[in-house]
Amino acid sequence: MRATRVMASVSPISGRAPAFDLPVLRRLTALVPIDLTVAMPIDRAATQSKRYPARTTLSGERQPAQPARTIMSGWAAHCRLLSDGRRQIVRLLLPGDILPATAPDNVPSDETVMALTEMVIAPAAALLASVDPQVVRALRIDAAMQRGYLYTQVTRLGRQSAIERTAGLLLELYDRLALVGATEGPDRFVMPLTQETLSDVLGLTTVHTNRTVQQLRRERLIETGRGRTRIVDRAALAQIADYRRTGGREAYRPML
Amino acid sequence: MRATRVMASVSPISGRAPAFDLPVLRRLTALVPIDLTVAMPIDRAATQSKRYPARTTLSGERQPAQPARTIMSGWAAHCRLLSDGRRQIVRLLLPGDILPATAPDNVPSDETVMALTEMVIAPAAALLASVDPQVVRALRIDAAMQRGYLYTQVTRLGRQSAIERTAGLLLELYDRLALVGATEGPDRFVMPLTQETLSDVLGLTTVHTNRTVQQLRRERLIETGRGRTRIVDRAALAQIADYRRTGGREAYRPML
DNA sequence: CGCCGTTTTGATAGTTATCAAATATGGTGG
DNA sequence: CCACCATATTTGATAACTATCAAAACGGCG
Repeated sequence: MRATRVMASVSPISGRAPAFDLPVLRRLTALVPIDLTVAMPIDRAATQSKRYPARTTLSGERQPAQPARTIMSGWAAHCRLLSDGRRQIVRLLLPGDILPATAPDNVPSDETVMALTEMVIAPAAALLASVDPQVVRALRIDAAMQRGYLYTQVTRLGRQSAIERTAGLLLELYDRLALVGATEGPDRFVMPLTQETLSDVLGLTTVHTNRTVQQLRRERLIETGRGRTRIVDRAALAQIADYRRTGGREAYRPML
Repeated sequence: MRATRVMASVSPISGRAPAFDLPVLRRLTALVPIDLTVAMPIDRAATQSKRYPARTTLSGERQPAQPARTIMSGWAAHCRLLSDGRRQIVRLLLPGDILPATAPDNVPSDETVMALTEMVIAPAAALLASVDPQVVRALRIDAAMQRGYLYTQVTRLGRQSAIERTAGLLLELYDRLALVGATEGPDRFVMPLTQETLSDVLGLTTVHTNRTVQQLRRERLIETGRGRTRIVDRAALAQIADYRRTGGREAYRPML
């Protein structure tokens, strides 16, 4: 696993109030307002971020132990492998998400977290060690939301059709990115997943994923191209996917 | 939600070393040995257990806030509902499992935990408040295993066929029950799920679940009857389901 | 320009869902 | 002990959805 240091400041996000360098702070302050005096010291972790190329294994069987980290930029996938080669992406890890610390043998041999794109990752020790009540509360809410994403994933795979799954996932991705200010405008985001990777999230074959995405395009619900996805008709997508929660969008989103 | 007090001692389990009244202690000590002097005071929580009839909603939209509790006996289901009535059971809650505390509005409106059988539930405050390092460690491992069950559930639904899902779930259920000594002998356990409920776990229709179970019986891999399931050919089931982990059976199971 | 990974297409098989009804099963009251 | 009810399991026929296989178009890049 190769990693190179990277020079601090990564993404001076547009004109939103306190533009932290750490996406995780943008995410947490979106959940619970956090004092600047508390947040700024934590934000300095950004200066110690490292860069990893795409396809890097971030944690897995024979990886060294890792402290807790957070994603500055890039997407990763938490995968489970079946012994015949089938792969299921259990959850996607986006900017602002926390990669838990791993002990060397804590990780089942069939579980890996791999970088889907080039990534920049910062240590999360200062954040997780904070005893500030707002931070603690925000972390608790964040954990609850992450659990919610997982429950949603179970429900998607267990009870929804291909088009429902796809619509719902795209909405979730948009909303999760919006929480850290990593969208492009009110309805578009950088979507680095290949259809094959998308299939491993959705529990479908590549071919079927392709046809499903085409259907969504044909019905003018989304637009795709140049590595971007545009949510054209959010209402229709939300209806198709029976999309509401994602951990509590309505309740938790003070920005916008 | 009706609840009645119940007189202490619930299940003097067979002849295993420290036969705690709280299944959660049996589970935790199976993960990390815990001193009796530490465990016994916690075990007293068993005397404050309450009984709930089947179908009780244990937590959900308009339920009162609840402190953390653990299951003494009975099975519950954590469900997600789609607005058209489809239901997915995200995870099953078995004896020894912990029901997290809930704040009144912390629970999404489409999420409920409901008793599948009559249940006996004890408060978990003393357990969760413990600062004993062994207990803390055991709770951490337990949390990791529960996460593992959830990842397994995602993988089952996303990438496995009906027969694979069914085989894997039955093995998981056996192993989880074995951890708290709630099995009947080396290969049998009380299996209170109707095929309809089972379907909502497996993401299948009732009819298809029925045919799948029949196939497992026909091939002499399991036996069922009188609310029991018997794992007849564990090796074959494990092979079909690509079953290994479940959070680390091999690593964590000192009893037997 | 040509290579390689990704997306797209077509034809077909396989798995799972749907619908409707028959057959157990377990518990209850007479 | 038996008839009867409600619930659960089972069966059959058919439709719908998703997978599979193979190959053709794209698209970016050295």
